This record gives sequence, structure tokens and C-alpha cells, in this order.
Amino acid sequence: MLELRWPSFTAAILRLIDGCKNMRELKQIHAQLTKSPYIPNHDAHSLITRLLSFCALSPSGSLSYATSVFGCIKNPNLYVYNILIRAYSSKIDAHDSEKGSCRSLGLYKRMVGDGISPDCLTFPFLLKECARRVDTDTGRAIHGQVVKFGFGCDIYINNSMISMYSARCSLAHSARKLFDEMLGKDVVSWNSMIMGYLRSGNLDAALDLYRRMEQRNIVTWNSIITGFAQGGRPKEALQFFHEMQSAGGGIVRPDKITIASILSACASLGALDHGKWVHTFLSRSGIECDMVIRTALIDMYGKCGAVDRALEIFRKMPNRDNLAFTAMISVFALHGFCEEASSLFEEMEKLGMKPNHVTFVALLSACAHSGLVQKGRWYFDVMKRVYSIEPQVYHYACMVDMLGRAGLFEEAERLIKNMPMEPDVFVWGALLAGCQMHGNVELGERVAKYLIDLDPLNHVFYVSLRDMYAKAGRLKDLKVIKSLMKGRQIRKEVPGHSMIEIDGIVHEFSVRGSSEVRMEELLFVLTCLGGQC
DNA sequence: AACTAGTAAC
Repeated sequence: MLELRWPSFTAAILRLIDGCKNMRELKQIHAQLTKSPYIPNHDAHSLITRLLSFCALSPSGSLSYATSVFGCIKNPNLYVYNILIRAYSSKIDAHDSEKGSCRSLGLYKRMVGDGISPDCLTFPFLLKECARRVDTDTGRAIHGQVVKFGFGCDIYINNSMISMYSARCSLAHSARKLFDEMLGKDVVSWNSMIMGYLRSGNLDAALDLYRRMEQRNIVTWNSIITGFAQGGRPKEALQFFHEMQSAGGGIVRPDKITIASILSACASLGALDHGKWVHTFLSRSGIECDMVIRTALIDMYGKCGAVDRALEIFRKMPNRDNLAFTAMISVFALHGFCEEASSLFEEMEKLGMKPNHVTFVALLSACAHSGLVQKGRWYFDVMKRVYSIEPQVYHYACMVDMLGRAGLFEEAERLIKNMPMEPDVFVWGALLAGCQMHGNVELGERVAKYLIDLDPLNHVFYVSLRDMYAKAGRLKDLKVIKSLMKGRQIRKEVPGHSMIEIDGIVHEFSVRGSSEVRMEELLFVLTCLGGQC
């Protein structure tokens, strides 16, 4: 083949590069090219550019190899620069430390230094990397460059900038400013702004835009459903799902992203009937039931109490990743099946699968709820030593919870003292709960007072202290705390509530009653049941 | 060769 002459030779090599399946094949071609004397100069450039595209953009490519190929190009043009900048924006490799600054920016500076001006495609790539890294300082600098080079009216670039500002929760207002000043807004502009509000927790602002927009697409629906499901308003997420199916004559059909989000909403509601309906809908829809959806199904069935069905789906999965394992382990942990959680973890280890920080949250909380202190200590150690996972503040909270429940207050306090980070309210709250459980008023009083100082408007800590005093018969202190609560107007504002699904409708109720559940009737039934027990 | 959307825990 190397005997072939231009142009068929070059065309054949280009076809070979396009047909590459992996980096090994590509490297072989690259090696042959380097040795070949038959390539005219202007062909060499197009060949090396194609090589670069493969390494930089193909899923089986390699960013480090792309960087070295780029280094071989003598006078890279705008197209070549854009390829590598694009690769940095979306590809993540071993050298891509999440905390590092944008690598594409260095390339951009070099390009401008070479006297090459960016075009309208350069900026979306640059901004995407800033968004991914939540590096809004660099993003702002690039915003300046956009204006300087006269691209302030490009809709793609403006949309990219909205997403970039939206990546940082505190900058939703910067995104909104751009959004308001944009002339030709399209559906992506609206979606990006809505996502900015959803990320920053301002669900009502997102809802306002959603209601006002003229055309919605699948991304709009999926974003608003996901945002509400994750933002603690899963009931509304379900409503959006129904709205989606009745809107626009069913032009926009749910896809697998919709299904994954809606299952997560069902999971947090404990809405088993809804979840089952979605499962049936999924089977009939022809939507591919991929690993993500199966994991969401495991979570949904597990959180709705159908552990057997969750396990069945897990066992029938054609392939499982560490997320699927973690979801199943979490289901076991939630229901107090510590043994099952542990043996699934062992299965995971045998397969050489890497558990992550979430896996250990599940394992540690399973140990805490089962009172398996020895095992919990062991997992905490394995996490650090074997898997090099730095314990986060919520791992410490699990450990303190476990030790507190076991009454091991000295060890719990020692652990808190030696934490590498500042203990948060969950850590102290776990210790307080342990004190309350064991009637350790001396320590509990100290912790509760500290927590009240830290978060003086949170009623939970006052109530704990009050109940501890009451139980210990410390009437004088009880009086003091009660008057303190009265003086500060501390009340249990939102009573603890539960939810129940009846005939596919999710009802919320609490001891104080409910707007939806007829309490007299409920009490009557309960009284009757009580007689039978 | 461009911009927006999914699963596990807290």
C-alpha cells in the first residue's frame, strides 16, 4: 500500500484514519506516515490534522496523544487550534485535575499570540470548559474577549455564556443580565437560564420562565423535571411529567432522560404506584432500558419499600457499574440489611470494581443503624487505606452517628476533635442524637448549646435540649429553655410529615392533620384497628 | 467542527 502514489495514497490513509477503532491502530498509521517519503507537503498537513481530530475528539482517542500530535504541527491554523480547544472543553483525562484552571485558555492565548484571530466556534469551546470546571473568573475574561472580537451578538456564544455563568450558583444574576439583553433568544437560551435558576436553588424563578416561554423542547421538560426532583419538590416534578404528555399534542415524547428523572422523583416520594406505572410505560415505549435507568429503577423500588423487586432488577442487569452496586447497597442500608449490604460490597471487590465515597456512606450508615461498631470502624479504615478515599464530613457524621448510638461518647468526641475539616451541624447533630438516646445530659447540653449558637433559628436543637432536660427531671433548666424558646419565637414551624400514595395520588399528612386526608375518618379507622391489635 | 437535559448519598 505504501507504494501507492498521491492522490490515491493520501485518500486511502484518510479512510484508514477514519476507520480506526482504537489508539493502537492510529499509532501504527502515525508511525508509517512518519517513515513514509511519499507524502507531498500540503497533504501532510491534512493527514496530521485528521490524526489530531481522531485523538482529540473520538471517544476512543487520547488527549495526551492529541497534545503531542499538536506539538508536531509547525504552524497550526485556526482549525487545528479549535480542534484541541474543543477537546479540552469536553474530554477529561488523567491530567485533567478538576480544580485546575482551564487548559484551553493557555492554548487560546498562544493562538492569539501567533496572530490568529478566534472565530465564532472558538468561544463556545472555551466557555464550555469554564462551565465544566466552574471557573467563572476565566469565563468572565473570555466574555471580555468575545466583546473585543465582535461576537457579542452570536446566539451560540451568548447561550454558552449563560451556561457558563449558570454553572456557579451565585452568578445566576449575571446569566440573567445576559439573557435579558440578548436580542434573538432561542429555546436553548431559555433552557440554559432555567437550568441556571434550578442549579442555584431558585426553583420559582425557573418556574416563572418555564411558564412564560413560547416553545419548549425535550430539554426544557427534562431540565424542569430533574431540577424539581432534585430540588426537593418531587411532587411538582410528577406534575410536569403529566403536563409534558398532554402538551402540544404529544409532539415531545419522554425519553430515557425523562424516565431516569421521573423515577428519581417517584423514589423520593415513595410513590410506588407511580413508579410501577413509569416502569410499565418504559417497557411499552421502546425506550432503551440502559444501565442508568436500571439503576434508577433499583433506587425507586428500594426507596418505595420493594426491596425484592430492586434486587431482581439488579440481578438481571446485563452489566453493572459501581453506581448500580452502590444503589443496591444503599437500598439494603436503608432497610437495615447490613449483612446483605456487606456481601454485595464483597462481590463488588471481587469483581475489581471501585467503590466510591457514596458506597461508603451507605456501608457506614448500615453499620450505624445495625449497631455494628467494629465493622463500621473497619470500613472507615478500608476506605482510607485500600481505596485512598479521603473521608468527607458526611462520612464523619456517619461514624459519629454510629458511635453515639453505641454510647461510645469518648471515641466520638475524639474523632470529631481529629477531623481534618470543620465539623458541620450534621456531625454535631448526630452526637446530640446519641446523647439524647442515652440520656447523656452533660455532653448533650454542651453540644445543643453549641448548635443553638451556630444556628439560632433552627428549632430542632432547642427541642432536643428541652426534651433532655424534661427526661432528666431538670425542671429549672427546662423552664429556662422554654422561656428562651418563647422569647426567640422558636416553634416547630414545619411539622414532621409523612406521605402516602392512595390510588396513585400522593397525600401529605402530619400529626396536626392534612388538607387532603380526612382526619376524623382516619382516626376512626385507626381506633378500630387499635382494637384488633 | 458550536450552546441546554439522566441514575447512587448528603
